[in-house]
Amino acid sequence: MRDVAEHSGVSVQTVSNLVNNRLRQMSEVTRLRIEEAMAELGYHPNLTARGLRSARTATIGFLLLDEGARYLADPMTDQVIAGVGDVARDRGYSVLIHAGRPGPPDSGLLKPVLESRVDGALLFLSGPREQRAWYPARAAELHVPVVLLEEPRGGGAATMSVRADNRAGARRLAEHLIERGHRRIAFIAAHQPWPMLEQRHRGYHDALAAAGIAVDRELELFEGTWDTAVAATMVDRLLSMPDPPTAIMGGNDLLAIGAMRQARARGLRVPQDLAVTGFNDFAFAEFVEPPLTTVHVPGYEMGCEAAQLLIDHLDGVAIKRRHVMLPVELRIRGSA
Amino acid sequence: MRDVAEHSGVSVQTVSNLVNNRLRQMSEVTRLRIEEAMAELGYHPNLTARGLRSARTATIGFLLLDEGARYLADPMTDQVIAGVGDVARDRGYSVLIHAGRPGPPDSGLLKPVLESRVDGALLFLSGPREQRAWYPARAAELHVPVVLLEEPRGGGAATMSVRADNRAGARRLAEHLIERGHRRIAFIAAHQPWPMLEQRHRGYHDALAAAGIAVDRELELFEGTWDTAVAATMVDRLLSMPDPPTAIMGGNDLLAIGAMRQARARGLRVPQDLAVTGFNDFAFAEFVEPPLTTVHVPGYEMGCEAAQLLIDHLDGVAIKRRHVMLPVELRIRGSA
DNA sequence: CTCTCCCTCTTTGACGATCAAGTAAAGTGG
DNA sequence: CCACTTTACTTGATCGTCAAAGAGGGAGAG
Repeated sequence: MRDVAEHSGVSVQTVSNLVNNRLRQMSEVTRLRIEEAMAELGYHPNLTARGLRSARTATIGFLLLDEGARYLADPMTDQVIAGVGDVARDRGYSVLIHAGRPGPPDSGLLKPVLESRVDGALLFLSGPREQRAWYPARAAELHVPVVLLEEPRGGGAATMSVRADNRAGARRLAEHLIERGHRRIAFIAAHQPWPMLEQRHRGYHDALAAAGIAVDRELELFEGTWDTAVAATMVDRLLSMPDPPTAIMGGNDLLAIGAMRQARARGLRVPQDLAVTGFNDFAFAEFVEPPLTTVHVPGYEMGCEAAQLLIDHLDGVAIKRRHVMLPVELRIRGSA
Repeated sequence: MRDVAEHSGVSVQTVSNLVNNRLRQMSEVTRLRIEEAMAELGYHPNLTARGLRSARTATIGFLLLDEGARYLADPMTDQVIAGVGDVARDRGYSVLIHAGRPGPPDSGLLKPVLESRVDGALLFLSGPREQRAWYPARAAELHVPVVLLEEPRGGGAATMSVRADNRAGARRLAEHLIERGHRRIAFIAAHQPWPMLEQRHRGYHDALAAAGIAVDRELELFEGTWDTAVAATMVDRLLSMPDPPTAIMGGNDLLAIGAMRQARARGLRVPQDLAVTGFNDFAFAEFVEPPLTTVHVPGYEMGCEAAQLLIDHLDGVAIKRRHVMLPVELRIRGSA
């Protein structure tokens, strides 16, 4: 910046004024001279220095806790990130991605926040409720605004949230199965403490209760990770019961696909002998055989919404609703 | 940091020494006093300030050009990012994601570089060769190390690259089809100037040439985006030919799936009446019906490798090979 | 002809850390 | 007992930018 200033015969501050669009008090002549110098020298402001001075980094953090090494493994996450990235770009922000290891809450996940690398953060958490609650609380202490993703509300005053209506989605899915005459409906999922999973599980209960069907704990399996092999063992267990289920709800699409495959391997027809449903509606759900009946979760839109909320807050734009719940949509295809 | 210094009765510099693990000359007593003060005050170094002074941000950029709004749309990209993120985390770096709009090369994509927000960058480019070449050249001018992804070598001295052997993969895939008796093999892909796509196309030619089969331009379709609907129209066109192909190679899995569906909609059996192959081996390729024969591209590993290369370079670690080509693997399943 | 005001810059001093050089105090050797 | 090294810090400048306050000169008012 000093080079530009010397080149155009003005002070550094004047260049800064131009760069920051403070044209209120600047003659046309000077402006053009500085712009010329900037172009000639190929000048671009150093955002690190600006960040230091102004305490604003123009960066938002996408912070997630994930069980596995491949931290973006869930086919949902990249949808969300895509949305976040698009909005951030349009509004002049960058996105810093950072993964924390799950386990007892510590500041690992919030590192970018503690180190003042981001102005705010999106938190994609997992784990037991009390553990999850630690993060937004800590962020509030640090006076950093955060948006929680897929977190059932709560988390303190300075916090925002965006989630899909997983509970309603699961409920409608289960109701659909009940309408088709199913009474013994199993629910299988990974053994992972994800809030969205809890919500799906509740929605399933809601539907059963509304239909007067008693919950059978034997039909609820939470095991392993999101893995088709795990799904297969769960299906084996369910189908070996004296009074096996006639429908299986998978906690997500991957499990559903694993379940379908195993069912067919055992000689059952889907959906005639066994109905199977998924959750998320990832891009290829309609291309499996039979096409998967599932719930469409608007991951991209969630990302957009979350980034909008956070950036609105950072930019001082008035926010209508701090807690956004996006509707989900039943996608009835061939598998149930 | 000054607070910590005052709290523990030493100078700021001494605190800095501890934070940066310069323990060569520091008494145990002082160290403990400072650590106590840091804990008490909840101190964490401000990386923005450190970045300004030391001209190192401990951040690498993941910069990609993408056609659509949903910039992470390709199911490959998130795999790569997952690898990058894991390695970066383990080596103390953060990842800044930034998307540039395609078109004539400008500095939009390199914004984080120009603004000194990153120490180095991974470039995932698209577009015509000459246009792509502009980016690494510009980065070299700016003395910022970059790693090119899926870019057939070249790009100047200060550049590194990581790619999968798309050409060999496509060749082996085509050879597999030829072995099964196919002579009229179509190649369909999106009309997008991706280097990896060029390579796949070449591999296809390689195999044809080796088998003495003449290339029939009518069998090579490059249209639209990576979309199953587009695949369907291409399949319609191909199957309406007087001498239609008996096999179709899709430029990626998505097109292959779209092609399979359309073929079946037209009453053809896959693979008996029409063989179909994909490329990438995304997670669900084995679950479609019939399971997709494709080429496994190690996206996660590419991301790891690329991040390793870049960070090794940044940290001054000696690098064996600046240009890495990862092997791909044929996955023969049911569709061809 | 002075006084005030505005317009267009300039000067000064942070922001929070690091780097390079400097300095007491303690230890060592002859 | 003095020179010389080593230990354990301290001091001052600096990275690139921005906010706040200052300053010079001309215009208009009285």
